[in-house]
This record gives sequence, C-alpha cells and structure tokens, in this order.
Amino acid sequence: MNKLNDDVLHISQDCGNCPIRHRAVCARCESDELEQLEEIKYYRSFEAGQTVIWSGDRMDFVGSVVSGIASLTQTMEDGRTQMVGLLLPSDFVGRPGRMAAAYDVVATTDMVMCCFRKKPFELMMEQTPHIAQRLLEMTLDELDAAREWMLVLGRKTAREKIASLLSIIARRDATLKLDGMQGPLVFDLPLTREAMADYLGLTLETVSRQMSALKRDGVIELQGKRHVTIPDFSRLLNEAGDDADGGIMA
Amino acid sequence: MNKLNDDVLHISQDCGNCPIRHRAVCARCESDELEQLEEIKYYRSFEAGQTVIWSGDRMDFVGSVVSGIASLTQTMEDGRTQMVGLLLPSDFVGRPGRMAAAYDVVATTDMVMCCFRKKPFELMMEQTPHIAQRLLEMTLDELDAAREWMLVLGRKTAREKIASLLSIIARRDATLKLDGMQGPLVFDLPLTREAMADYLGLTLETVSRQMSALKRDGVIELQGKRHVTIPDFSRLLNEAGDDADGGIMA
DNA sequence: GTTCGCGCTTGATCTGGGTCAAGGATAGCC
DNA sequence: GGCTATCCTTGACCCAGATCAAGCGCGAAC
Repeated sequence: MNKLNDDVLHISQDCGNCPIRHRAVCARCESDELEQLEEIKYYRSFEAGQTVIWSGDRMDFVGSVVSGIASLTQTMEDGRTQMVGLLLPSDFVGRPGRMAAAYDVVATTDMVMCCFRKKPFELMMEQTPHIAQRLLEMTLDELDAAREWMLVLGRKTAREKIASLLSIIARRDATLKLDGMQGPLVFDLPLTREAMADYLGLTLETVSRQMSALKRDGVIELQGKRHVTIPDFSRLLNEAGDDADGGIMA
Repeated sequence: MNKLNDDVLHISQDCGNCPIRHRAVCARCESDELEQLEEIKYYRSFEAGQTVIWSGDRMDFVGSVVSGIASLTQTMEDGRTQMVGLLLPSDFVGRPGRMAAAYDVVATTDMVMCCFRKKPFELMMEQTPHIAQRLLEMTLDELDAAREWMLVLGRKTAREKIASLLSIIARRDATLKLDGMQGPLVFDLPLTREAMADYLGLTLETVSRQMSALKRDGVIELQGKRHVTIPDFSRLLNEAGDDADGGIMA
C-alpha cells in the first residue's frame, strides 16, 4: 500500500455506482485510477430492514452509501430507541481510528454501500491530506446537522417536529433532483411512521396524528401513505418554527 | 505565512495559559516555537454571562477554551432555547471554512479563550496535515457526544436526563482531576438550573424538582445549590438509564 | 377469491412535565 | 443592619403527547 498518494482518489471516476460520494471526498480529481485501491474496496448490498452493523461490533471497514438510505440508531436496554442520523447516498459510515461501532446502522430501504477496509483506508488518510480535510468538512456538516436536530428534539412541539423532518427531506430531495425549490415539491417518504417517530422522539401514533393534521390543514398533501406533495414550502418552514432561510448558513 | 510547516504547532509548549488545548491539537510536539504564530494568536477573556459570538455573526477567528466554560445555544424566534454543546477547557470553537457562526456562544463562567485569526489558521491547516487530522478526531468526538445527547433529549425522562447530565459532568471532572472514579465524586455544578434546563430540554422548575427528588432518594447529596456529591456513581448511571460502562467505547 | 401480516389511522384515557404563582435563600451593596 | 437582585424551591393546576385499544387498507401468499 505504500505507493498510495493523492492519486488514489481518482478511483472516484470509474466507480460507476458511487460517483457522488467519491467525488465528494475529493472534488478536484478529474482523471485516472489506481489499481491498488481495488484491493481495499468492495461493495455490499443490504435489504430494507437489514442491520449493517450492531453497536459494539468490531468495525473493520469504513465506507459510504451508494444508493438507498440507512439510519444510525441508539437503543436503551428497555427498548427505547432514538435515531441519531440519517445516511443518504454519499454519506460516510464509520470512524477512522475507532475499533467498535457506536451505533446500530440499519438499512431503511434497500441499500448499497461502497466499503474500504479500515486499516488501509487509515494508511491512505495519513498519506493523502486531502482526505482528512474533506472528511473534516463532512464531519463538521454532520455535527451541525446533529446540533440542529438537538433543537428539534429538545424544544419543538410534535407538529413542529414533523414539519421539520418533512422540510429536511424535501430540501435534500429537491437538491438531489436538481430541479431546485421552485414549484410544489413532491417526494416519497423513505421512512415508516415508526422510523419517523424514532427520529423525532415521538410515538408512531403521534406522528400519524400530526401527519393527518398537517394534511387536514393543507400544509401537505398525501397520495397514499408515503407520497407527499408540499404546495408551499415556506408555509411548511413556518410550521417547523424555522426562520425563513430555514437552515444553517454557509 | 508561507514558512509555516509542522513546526508551527510547537507553539503549544509556550502558551502558558492553554497547554491542554494546543497539546491536544498536536500531542507529538515537544519543543520549540515559531514566532510567526504569535501574529495570528491572541487571547480574549469573558465574564460569566457574556456572549462571545452571536449566531449569524461574521466569524473571523477560531480558537479554543483555555479556562472556564462556554455553551453553544440555538434560539428560536419565540425565545425557546436549546443548548447544543458545552465547551470545556481544550474544546475548539469555530469552524474552518465557514463565514458565519451557526450558534450563540455564551460564557457560562468567567472564561479565557485562545484565538487564531481564521484566514491564517486555514492556511496553516492546508500546510500542516496533522492539524486537519487532529481536528477531525476532535470533531468526531463531538459528533459522538452530540448523538449521545440526542438519545437523552429524545427518549429519556426528566429524572434520567438530570442523572445523565450529572454523570457526564462528574466523569469529566474526575478525569480532569486525575483522581479517577474511585470513592465518592465531588464537584461544583458549573451551570445554573436554567442552563441545565436549556441543555436538557426541560424547564428550570422540572430541573429543580428532579434535583430535589434525586437528593431525597440519596442518589446525590447537595451542599448548597451547586456543590454535589455522588456517593455511588454506578447508582447514578443506573438512574441515567445508561448501561454499566455508561459511554461510548474507544 | 380468502387470509394473513404489516403499516397506518383513529379514539379514549392517562400522566409527565409544563405553566403559573408564591415564596425562600444567599450574596452583594449601601 | 436592611435592601435588592439573582437563583432556587415548592405547590396547584393543566395540557400535549403517551398509552392502550380497536380497526382499516393493501399487497403478498395460497
């Protein structure tokens, strides 16, 4: 592995299934690939509901989500669970330097991950500064998201919590689809009511009731249980208790 | 600034007031200093209650807490506030790459910070990979702490929340004092009841009631309002709903 | 088609923690 | 000493959301 250098990240260009993520790690790479990387890289796919890693497990890889959605959850002995993160395509999983997983990672939908064996990845990180810099940036983003979520969990009402979750999903969905935020937003909820409840620190009954209430009040429209239309996004933001820009500024 | 290299971190050794932090940034440094650093480094002190930075402010420095305690808080328009982080000596403030502060930073006690002008610090980071690596590690720790806190906020009862907060402060205090965890733990609460409430997503009345209840039940002892004795730490952990080891494993 | 299972909805009731309100303790200051 | 301000405690009451319970809708298996 000692030939690794900045070039290793060029692998991003020929990784057909996970372009977003690797480009995110090193946006400046534009060409080439190195074969060495192949030996530490591999794919794993998971079905919805499958557990990727159990909290406390030895973790011998890091990786990123290629497609689908996973969630990070913490569970108390008596079964109370709290989702502490939502992993979307391009999000990073695992922690360089740590042996054991700190959370359960569960595939919320069918999902594909691109994994790197941990030791070689750590070596690579030492030799290619940009990786640490890029990971730092991503981690800071996650930290901001986690802190924003602390406000949601600690101080918002059930209705505001639901509106906050919907606005986050809607916004992320809209930016992924590149059609921006203009016009009504339409998307499919990637979460069951129970998963929403676990994310929001509520019960699934309360989630269901508040979804019905938001529908009744015209804040959202529902086709079936999962397909959501947001006719007026600023109205939703308002219900979420966020100020107009609705997020952390760059 | 273009002479900066790995050596810049040697400054840690002669920064009498903030050794912990700079040693934390670069534990391997053992000698020397560079004068260049002085030109981007300065100290600021704050009184208890003083605001260090307002959310949204332009932030032209990063830095670390030398002594005292600061808190990161988010506030909604209607005044609901949530503390999203507690900054203890050695903790890092600010985000390289971001222009505006995302949270209010408030001095909870009298506090001294060691600041670096942001631009030069960013340059330094580009040229000295270890800084990014060390910052990544610290940020990952903070992320873990934030996520642990999400479980507290989302799923724990008021009594468990109080016990969780006390156990965190007690543990951190014990490790700082180097006398370890054996015997009864004694410390002073660095937070008012209101600040505790803001951290825990409760009201100050509920905090007060639960403190009284824990005292009545012999889980804690109080001398005055702030001085706390924990006769049996595992009992406290139990009240917090944590499993025995009570934290994230390394 | 029927049955099963799962995800979801809705209703009825209960309760933990919020809200409102009235003091108590302590420290600083004149 | 008394006065004031700040922080804290405690009580009475209330309500948002939890809990318990019943049932709906719909896709999959047979």
